[in-house]
Amino acid sequence: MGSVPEPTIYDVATRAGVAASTVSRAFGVPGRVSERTRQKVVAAAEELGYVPNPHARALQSGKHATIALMLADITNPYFFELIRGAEQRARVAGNTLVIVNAEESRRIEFEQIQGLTGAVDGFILAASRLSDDELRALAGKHRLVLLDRELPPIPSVVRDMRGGCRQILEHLSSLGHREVAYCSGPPTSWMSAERWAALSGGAEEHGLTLRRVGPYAPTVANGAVAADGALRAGVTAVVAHNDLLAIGIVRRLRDRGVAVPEDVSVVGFDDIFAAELLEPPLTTLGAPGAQAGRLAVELLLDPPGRHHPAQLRLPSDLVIRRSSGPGSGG
Amino acid sequence: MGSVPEPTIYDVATRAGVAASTVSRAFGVPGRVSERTRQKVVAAAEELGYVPNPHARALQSGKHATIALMLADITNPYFFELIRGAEQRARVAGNTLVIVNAEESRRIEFEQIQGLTGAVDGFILAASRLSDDELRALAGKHRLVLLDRELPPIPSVVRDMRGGCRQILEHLSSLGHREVAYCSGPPTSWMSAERWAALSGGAEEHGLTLRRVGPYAPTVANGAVAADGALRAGVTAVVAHNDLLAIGIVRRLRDRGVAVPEDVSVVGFDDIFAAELLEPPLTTLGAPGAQAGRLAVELLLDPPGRHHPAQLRLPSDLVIRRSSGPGSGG
DNA sequence: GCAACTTTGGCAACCGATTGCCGAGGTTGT
DNA sequence: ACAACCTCGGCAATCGGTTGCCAAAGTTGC
Repeated sequence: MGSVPEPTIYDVATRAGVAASTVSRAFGVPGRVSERTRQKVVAAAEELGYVPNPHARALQSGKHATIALMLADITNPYFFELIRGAEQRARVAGNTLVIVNAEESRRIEFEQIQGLTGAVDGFILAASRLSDDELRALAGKHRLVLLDRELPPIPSVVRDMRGGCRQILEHLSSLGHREVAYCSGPPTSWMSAERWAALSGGAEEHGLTLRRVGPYAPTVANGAVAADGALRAGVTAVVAHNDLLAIGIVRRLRDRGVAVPEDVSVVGFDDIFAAELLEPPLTTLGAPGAQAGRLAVELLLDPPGRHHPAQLRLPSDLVIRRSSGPGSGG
Repeated sequence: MGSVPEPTIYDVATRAGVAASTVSRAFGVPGRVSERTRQKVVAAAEELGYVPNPHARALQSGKHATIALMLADITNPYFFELIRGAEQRARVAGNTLVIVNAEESRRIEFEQIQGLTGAVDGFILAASRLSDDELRALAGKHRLVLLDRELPPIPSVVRDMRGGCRQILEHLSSLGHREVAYCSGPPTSWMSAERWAALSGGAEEHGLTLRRVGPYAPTVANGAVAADGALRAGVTAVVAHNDLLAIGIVRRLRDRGVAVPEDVSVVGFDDIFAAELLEPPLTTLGAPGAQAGRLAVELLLDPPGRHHPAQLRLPSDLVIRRSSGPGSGG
């Protein structure tokens, strides 16, 4: 299996009756060789089934046409759309996308980056768990784009939480809620801090008292603990760090005989595929995942400045479903 | 950003006071250099922050330490577990996993493989949409492992449908169902054909009449059409090609006022994350996704023969939830 | 008709590793 | 004490492209 030697640029050159450098230029430098010669070369390559060796190309030119997308946790469905968007954009640009998983671990994230050094043109770090200093150091050595994390001057794409969280607060407030708990995500999650900041910053204005519980690892399983924590805080509404946690919370509340939304309302973040399927369907802050992925790739390929600002913020909108309803105070 | 030249093997050699070849061997050929020299080299590399250039290595040695995992459709949550398993196994073996998406398209799948030729050690094709002939041709040029597709002598890992489908038939039969519809997946899906074969092959034995409807693209949205098709067939139970389709079917039935499972039972395949969240929770044939991914990687790294048989079959088991219940005939 | 310039292809160095081969120095056997 | 062998480091070729530089051929201007 797999031992027929691949044709090289030299084979093509011989066949077309030109030098190897001419073949290289025929493909890589438009206008550098005459149209007639180019035709010959293309024909020869075609006949031989020539495919350029990416390693040889990368070794000399330093260009790899490869982008790494690092995900904090690949099992979070939110990343699906993000992957799709990034992958499509990368493909039309002729780049391949390498998807790597950090499994919510700083160490693994770091090692993965180490391992891909010299193999990719740059990294898109989605919900990175690295520290600010580590990121800054990395940005000095690699092309970097942050997703759902902001650390100027490193280019980034974030879903803007201000407007979205305001919508959540308005929603809960108008339903008559007064006491709200925020079940926070991992301490290393910039997004969780951002959400808390946006929520707590606007709470007073909307007549809400906000309590922070947690942190919790953002999984369905951990929703049970989070639900218990929120109940103990004696609130009528719970905002969870993300939909996975929110789903776990809804299930735990149900298991404990707490009616959703009659007794307690639950709101999540991300609007993952399963949010709509839950019973009751989950109210959640939607996120333009595919667009974010697409933009991150563009930011990486096209250095910010001329075409794009370095820090992109995407609006997010609340999707109201049945997990939130009138509070006991309203 | 990113322009400090990476130290090379020559820098390390100079610093350690040895030749470049010695450095190379110190890392790559155990026992080839003395322990004392190795220590010196390692120390020098450490101080310089040396990271080997993967392209240079691959160019000469032909080894890339990279595996491509091709998915028919990355948005299918079933692939989550598979990716996790494959990714972990690849990582412990020091390989990076490139995840590529075929978007259910034969052409895209083919082009992606073309584009990665020479950049990876081999391909794992999950639910490939390529034809038998195309796969055979590919197997002649690349290391290949098929996932959820069987085509001897190409190594493969499949979730065995015989036992699982028997469990479905037993389950439905014992609940008193007699007329069952199978909503089939894409015509290019080997898995769909396999499932149909296993179900229809065992139907008579269990006193069931099986009707095939479809094909349908396996998405939640298409569940609506599939549900209507099944209803027209006048059955009391529906087995869907996968959970996405099954979820769509359940929702459509509910929208049409058909009670699940009182009027019609629904069974899916894959036991994706959302199956359990659906109301009613979905009865579905579970699949050891992570294990399948792990084994596929092992099969690719370790040529079959000595350690593994070439064709692996993993057992699958029915997870009975509330979307299936007594049929009107029982 | 000749100088100046442009177009186009080739030569050869180079990217950063790996690896076959060689030989210096040390070890073992008798 | 000498041959045979082993250990271990270095030299240099090699993988398959890219690219700076050069020169032959063709164009243009006056």
